[in-house]
Amino acid sequence: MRPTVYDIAKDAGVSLATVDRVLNNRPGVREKTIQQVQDAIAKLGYVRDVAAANLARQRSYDFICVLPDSKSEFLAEVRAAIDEAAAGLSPDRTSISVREFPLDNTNKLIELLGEIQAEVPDGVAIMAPETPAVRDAVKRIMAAGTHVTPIISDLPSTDRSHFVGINNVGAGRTAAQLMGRFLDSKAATILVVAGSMVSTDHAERRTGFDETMCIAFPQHNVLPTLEAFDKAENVRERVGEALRHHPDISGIYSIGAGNQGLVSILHETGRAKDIIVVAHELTDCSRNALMSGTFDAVIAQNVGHIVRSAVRTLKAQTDNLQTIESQERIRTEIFIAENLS
Amino acid sequence: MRPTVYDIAKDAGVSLATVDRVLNNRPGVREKTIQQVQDAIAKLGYVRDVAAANLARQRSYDFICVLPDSKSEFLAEVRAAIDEAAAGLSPDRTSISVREFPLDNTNKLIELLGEIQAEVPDGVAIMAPETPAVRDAVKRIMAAGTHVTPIISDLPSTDRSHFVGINNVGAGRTAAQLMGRFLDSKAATILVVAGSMVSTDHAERRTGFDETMCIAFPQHNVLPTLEAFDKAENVRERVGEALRHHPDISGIYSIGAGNQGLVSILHETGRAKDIIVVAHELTDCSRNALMSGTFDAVIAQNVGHIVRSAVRTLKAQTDNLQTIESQERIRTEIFIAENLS
DNA sequence: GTATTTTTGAGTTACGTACATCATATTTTG
DNA sequence: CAAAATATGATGTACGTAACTCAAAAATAC
Repeated sequence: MRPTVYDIAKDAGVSLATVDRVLNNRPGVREKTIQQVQDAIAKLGYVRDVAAANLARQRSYDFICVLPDSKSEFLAEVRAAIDEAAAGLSPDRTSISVREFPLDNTNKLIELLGEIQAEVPDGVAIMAPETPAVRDAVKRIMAAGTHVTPIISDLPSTDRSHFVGINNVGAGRTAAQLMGRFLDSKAATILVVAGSMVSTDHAERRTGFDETMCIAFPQHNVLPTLEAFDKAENVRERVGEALRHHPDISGIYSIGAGNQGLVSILHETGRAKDIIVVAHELTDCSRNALMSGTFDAVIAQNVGHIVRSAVRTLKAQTDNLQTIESQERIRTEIFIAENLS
Repeated sequence: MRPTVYDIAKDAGVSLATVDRVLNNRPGVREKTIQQVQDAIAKLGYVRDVAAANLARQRSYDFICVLPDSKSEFLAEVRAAIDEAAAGLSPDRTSISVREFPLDNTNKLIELLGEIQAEVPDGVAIMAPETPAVRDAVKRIMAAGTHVTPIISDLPSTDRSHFVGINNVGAGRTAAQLMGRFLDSKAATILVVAGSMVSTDHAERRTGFDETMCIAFPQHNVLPTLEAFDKAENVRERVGEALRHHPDISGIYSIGAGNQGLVSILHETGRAKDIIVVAHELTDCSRNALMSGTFDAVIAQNVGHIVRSAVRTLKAQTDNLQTIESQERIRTEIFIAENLS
């Protein structure tokens, strides 16, 4: 039988009220008495029954998730993961509301962050580009007493205590290693398409990719990054153009979204099978492309895991608790046709 | 504000006692009244507060996990994952106790399963070879009212409602695809080392491996499976012997445990770098081997995820609830040096 | 040594649900 | 239509904790 507050009180030789004061950091207890109580807690191995506690204090967690309003498949997956997590979390008195901002209008984002700051929610999970204005707005939210954790794309300059997402430099290295191994060993030309180099995640991936390419496969020629702003139509056009200019391209690394455009241009030009393609994020499009052999590998992060991890992390922060470290590490996943779930 | 039983009572025009009778399937309520209550539940979107309910009914979950007593690194990881999960679960009134059986003595396992049957725990997670005697013992446990879910290695013949683990045929296919792509395209000889073909998981992996090898890389020569019973020393000896007999081996697929033996024989024979090795499970050994370039890819399953999923599944079964489908799907993970956490 | 402040004790109510008892209302049976 | 059976209501206690009040005790100040 797990010990309760009554057992602690008895063991420490104090009243229930005192135990309560100690447990909840209420004032008016002598240092000596606090120690007695804490000794008893340690001795009996007491752990607070969080469910009962939350029931009693009518605690509810309200979290806000800030996302770009992009209509990409990946962000749809992120939203779906949030909805799913929210559904499963309602019995735990936890609500997550999603707020979106237009990617092309930083002012709107700052405005939104100002509103959130005023609401003082328990926690905020945010996926946004890292600009000085964003950094300051996030810092203000934190100063107002709200815990903030960046997700997917990091905001290191905000001094966040946690980041929930993958190591994107490592992801780029992984892409390069697979690309290099899947290509013939003779010199090849490789095209890199990204969304925007202003996004921390995309920039980091490119860094990692170049790093490993340089060291492990120096014979290849990696072209400068095409920026396509995560839009399929842009990807289509710009890749089409690149293929015309460089008929010798035999590898494509797609860092961002808009993979539908990549798939269609590859099919149109009849290069779907012979060009090695490594892309990011598991979506319907990339999944199909893997199965049909158009894509050769996909580097992914489990968005469901990311969302749940963000919730756990924020909850732990608000309750001032520890999290299971290993459970919160987001792995960089590799998919090929054969291991699609 | 979430509706409570009081709201249901008011809306349905019945007393609290009646709502309680309906909610907990107690007898003495007319069909018509039951319907009224259920309509109110549906209308208000009532969901039972599981935490409060468990608190009130003093519910605790006691689960048993049955594992082989093997001292392999992988099983150590499994045990560690269970300990970690158990620690995090104690506030949820959930206990997991581990029972081990000697892999070489099926009678002991049957005996153990008999004991477990008599204890009637809430749920059992089991990793064991599938023999007729095991199947029957498991069926008896289930008949006694305990929910059973096989983990890691499936027991399809027990008619279990869930299996928590990866698709091992798919894992074998994944291994073959990576092996094929990492090898030169010219004909190669490939060695396959497994624990024992009696284990469902190992047998399935070999099946998947052969399948993809045959279809995608028919030029290669895949040798018959070496059985090494998951012991490093056996692996070492048998692989050493195989390397002497077949100096042309340029790929090794390690299906089971005992990778330390594989690593040492490869180093001793100076073949660590030139032979392509695909192995299973992420352990200290395989992680180091990846980083040093001795192993080229590792196929893994997240044991922490498996354990937590098994607990959620068993809990949902005992409470007669649904689980989040996507959260319970265990992915077949691929690791190379670059995406090691 | 008295007045004041600080610390502690004892007790109550609440959270949402489970479960039990006993009384009363409604329906069914003969 | 009365008796028996069944259905429902009213009420209380419990679970483990939080949060509050008020009184009493202990420590400190003057």
